[in-house]
Amino acid sequence: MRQREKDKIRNRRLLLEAAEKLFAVHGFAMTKIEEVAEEAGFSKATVYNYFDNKEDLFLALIESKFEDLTQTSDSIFEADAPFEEVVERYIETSLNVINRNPNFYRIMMSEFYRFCPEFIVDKIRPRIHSVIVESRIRLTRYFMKYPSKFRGSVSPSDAASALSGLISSFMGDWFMSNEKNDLQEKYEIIRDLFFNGAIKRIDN
Amino acid sequence: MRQREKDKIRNRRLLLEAAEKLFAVHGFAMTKIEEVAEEAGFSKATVYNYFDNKEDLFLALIESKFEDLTQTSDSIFEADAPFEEVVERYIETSLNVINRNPNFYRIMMSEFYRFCPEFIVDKIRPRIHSVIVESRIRLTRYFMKYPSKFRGSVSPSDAASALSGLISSFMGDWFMSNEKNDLQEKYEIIRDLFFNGAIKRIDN
Amino acid sequence: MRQREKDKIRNRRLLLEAAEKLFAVHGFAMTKIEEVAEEAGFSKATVYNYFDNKEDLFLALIESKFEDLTQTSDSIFEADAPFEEVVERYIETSLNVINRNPNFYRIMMSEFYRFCPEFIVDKIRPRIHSVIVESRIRLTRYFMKYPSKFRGSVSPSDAASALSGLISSFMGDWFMSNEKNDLQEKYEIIRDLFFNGAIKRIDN
Amino acid sequence: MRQREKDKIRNRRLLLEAAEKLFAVHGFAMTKIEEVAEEAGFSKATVYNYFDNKEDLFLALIESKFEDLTQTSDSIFEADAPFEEVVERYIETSLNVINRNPNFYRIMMSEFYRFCPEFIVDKIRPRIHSVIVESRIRLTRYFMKYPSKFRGSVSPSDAASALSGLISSFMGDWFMSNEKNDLQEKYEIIRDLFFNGAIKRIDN
DNA sequence: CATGAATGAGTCTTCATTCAT
DNA sequence: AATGAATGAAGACTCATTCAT
Repeated sequence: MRQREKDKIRNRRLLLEAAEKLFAVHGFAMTKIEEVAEEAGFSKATVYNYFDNKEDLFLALIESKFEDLTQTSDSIFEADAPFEEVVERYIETSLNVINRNPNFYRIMMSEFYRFCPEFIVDKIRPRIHSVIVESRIRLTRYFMKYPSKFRGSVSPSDAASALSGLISSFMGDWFMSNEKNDLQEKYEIIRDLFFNGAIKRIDN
Repeated sequence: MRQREKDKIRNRRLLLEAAEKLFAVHGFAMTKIEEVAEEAGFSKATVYNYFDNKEDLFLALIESKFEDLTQTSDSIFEADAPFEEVVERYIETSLNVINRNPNFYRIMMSEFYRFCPEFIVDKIRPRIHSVIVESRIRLTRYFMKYPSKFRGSVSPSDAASALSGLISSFMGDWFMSNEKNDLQEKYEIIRDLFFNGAIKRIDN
Repeated sequence: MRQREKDKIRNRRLLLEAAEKLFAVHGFAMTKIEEVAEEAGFSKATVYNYFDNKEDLFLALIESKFEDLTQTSDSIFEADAPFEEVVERYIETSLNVINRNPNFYRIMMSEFYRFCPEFIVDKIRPRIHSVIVESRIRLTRYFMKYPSKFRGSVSPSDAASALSGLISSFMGDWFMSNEKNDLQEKYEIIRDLFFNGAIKRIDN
Repeated sequence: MRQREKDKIRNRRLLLEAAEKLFAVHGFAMTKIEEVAEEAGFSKATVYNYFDNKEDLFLALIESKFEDLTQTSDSIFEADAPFEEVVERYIETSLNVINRNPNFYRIMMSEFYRFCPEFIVDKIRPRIHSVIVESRIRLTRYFMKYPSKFRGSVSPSDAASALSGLISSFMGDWFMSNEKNDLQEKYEIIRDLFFNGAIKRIDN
């Protein structure tokens, strides 16, 4: 009885892992349920014992990833840590999360800017906003508490854009290199670029 | 006879425009040839008078865009302009190109990080490398000529990553806002962030 | 042990009842084993502990109904009752049986005139002939014993057709009305129509 | 151009004929689109150039039959023909129509008393009511104009039931005999039974 | 005995592509 | 050159049935 329960959870996880891998590689439209089943070691029909349909599988995957990811990021903006430390932790954590979930981020990159399939727009976009975008919002909000930290022309929201832009830029490079090396090697340079920009100041 | 020739070119352009629009919205896999034909005012079969197949249509589209885009960017890195001006021109031009070709960039964002369909990996990736990535390389190479401009920890390649990361971050924000406002409004903040970082310096 | 036996019989009956209901509503092809199981309060697999397969379930249902139905009708044509009374009893009994087994008759109506699924043709048709049709034959045979009762142009077989046609016509009407009112209300009119036809005779 | 049009109409008809045949034999649920296509000499996909889906094919078939059938029956109840003649014409026409469309009537018999598939209940039932049932209603209405014609206990609606019951009873017998002999042979006996009943009257 | 879970064998439907006009 | 129509090949999804617990 207990065993049954455990198997079911394990199989579900296997299927989600297979799905993550294949959706990342092929995208939603070109991923075949049968491939996912095979990858997980099951037959096509079995997938339908765990998920209503392809869409449901995709949603379940996103959902399960979100659960993982949000858990991680909640604690970053804790109250009384020094500003610099929080930013550093944000970068570090972000890189770490990406490092451990490249497939998920590939999926996000691919499906996020489209308007199709519709269900992604209808059901996933809101979730993404509530997680990825909201993470940006939390960052922005955090920045708003420290206006004096920023150079005059830089609004908190621009700063948040810049920071996550730097991160995702290095993520993109990393993807293009087929995930060679550790993404976290880029931690210092991102921090540095964010804080000081690229240019050597004379007074430095 | 001359007219025939002209018609053919015009129809081809109509089809490519339709394709661009639809690929941007639906992605490669979920765009139907018939939709493209309809959007362009033709029948499905006509598409095959202009392109061998769906893949060929996609490749032709990318190709045609590349021609447009590279023309624009070739002149940026001209020899004796001052460093700052070149960077400014790079940002400006990049934003301008994106501003005028959002659909193309949506396509790039969606299909670029995937490994599928295979032909994209096989045929487009190299092209993309030769254009988008190469543009990054040209930027990097340009930066390499001015090592003294950068802060010690920032390699030219990191700087190039940072700059294009900043740009594409604001592009992403712009896409998410459904292309409200002009992307070019972000020119100054990007320049500023790139040059000086986000943080107010004490000695400033 | 005795209890086991009883349970088994009870469960079988529950399943057959569920099957009757659902076959009547959905037909053989569109009735799902799982639905039947659920309706009876069991799991899908349990059905297979009682019946070899869907076909077997259907056959068992028909068989069980036949047992019920033939028991009832055997005594009608008893030897020395007056002709009119026998006919009246036939109508009455028929209506009564239909009234109590509408689902079964719905099933018959639906599957009887088809040639598919094959097993119905192969296995059920003969059974049906041996019961429903045979009931007609018994009626015909009974009528043959009283040739003088019928108007000259009416053969016993036509008369049997007519009588069962009248009955099934009112049954059809009753089905269409979703079984409102008692079918037995139609007893007198059927008898009357059968005996005298619809038309008022001048000498009447 | 004209030829195209003609072909299309012919092919559509071929498909409908194939569908009629197969739906009659196998019922809606067990008829495969591929079989229909084959029977008509086309490939599976071609069916979908003519009909949206299986349901649409079925509806189109019913619709097309209805058009045929209602044309036939409209003229029966013309104003000033003598009552008996109208009834005779009704029987004759009914038998004739059935004789020429046994498959259609097999389909009706099979799908009519079910509650499934849902679309039949939702879309076809109303149509059937408006045609088959309405034909009954027209008969009933006609009978209502001649109340004096009927024996006292026989309401016009009962008479209509009786008449169509007699007809469909002989139709059922005919189906069971695999359509041996002409159904129209039964014309006289039906008329006779309807008018006079089965029983020899003493005063006759 | 009851059942949760797995699956083979379908069936509908879609769509890129071809071909004849 | 443009297109209406046909189709092969593919893929989502279903369901009767089996099997291990």
